[in-house]
Amino acid sequence: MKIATFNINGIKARIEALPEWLEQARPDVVCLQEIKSVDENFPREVFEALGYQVETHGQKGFNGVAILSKLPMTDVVRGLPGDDSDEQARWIEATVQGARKVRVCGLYLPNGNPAPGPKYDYKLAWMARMEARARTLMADELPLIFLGDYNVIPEAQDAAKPEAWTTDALFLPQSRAAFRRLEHLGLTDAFRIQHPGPGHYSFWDFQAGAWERNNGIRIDHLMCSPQAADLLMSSGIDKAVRGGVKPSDHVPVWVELDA
DNA sequence: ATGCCGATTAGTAATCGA
Repeated sequence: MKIATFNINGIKARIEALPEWLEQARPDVVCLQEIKSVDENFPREVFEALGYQVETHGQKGFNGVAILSKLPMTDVVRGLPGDDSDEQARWIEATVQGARKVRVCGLYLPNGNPAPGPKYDYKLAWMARMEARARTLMADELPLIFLGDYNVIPEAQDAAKPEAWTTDALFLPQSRAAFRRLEHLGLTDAFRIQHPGPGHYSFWDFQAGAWERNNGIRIDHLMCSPQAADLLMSSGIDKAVRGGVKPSDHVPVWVELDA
């Protein structure tokens, strides 16, 4: 089972690049972030024609997440539990049925800048809620994967220029500590465990020639529960997508599970 | 690198992202 995450930065803007990547990479399941669309306007027929079942959790203008699955997908939950007053569409989960069942949680973690401030408070509160949700789901001891745009640079080696991020919400100690708490629950950063060392990025800013200078950061992650990590076969970052026509500022990251 | 670019909504300027 090939499972991928891709922050597409607008479904309308990526309506050609996304199907092109899907046909080339052929993932079974894809979690999308920043669809920037309400559910009614998501072009689901484009992806149904490619064999995908489509579940969205959108909102007007920004944010918005979705899951595309070639495998049967059931038990969809929209919105991160734990705060009924949270209006932002940043979480969607579902169970997909391959050779084994896998619970897939697609997430778009808040950016949090500027820090300190209310946006950073929201980020940290959101991460605490996510940790609570992870505890709940992990109690079942089933294959479980939390994937998406975490907006967290876990370590200095995950940035080309870590010194430029020291006061940024993506790299502040509290953000990284919250990420580590997820790891301490027993979640494994699937890409990192298979690809040690610097130079692996999933985001390059549109500005200042970041792509041409390879000034990137690794902020899109797939975190596996112990039962999912036991099924981990391979993982990768589809870096070449960033050099394609009308690219997003993020690229797809994926794992293959023996499931 | 201080949103320098890019997407969206609203309607040519503002907001948001990382």
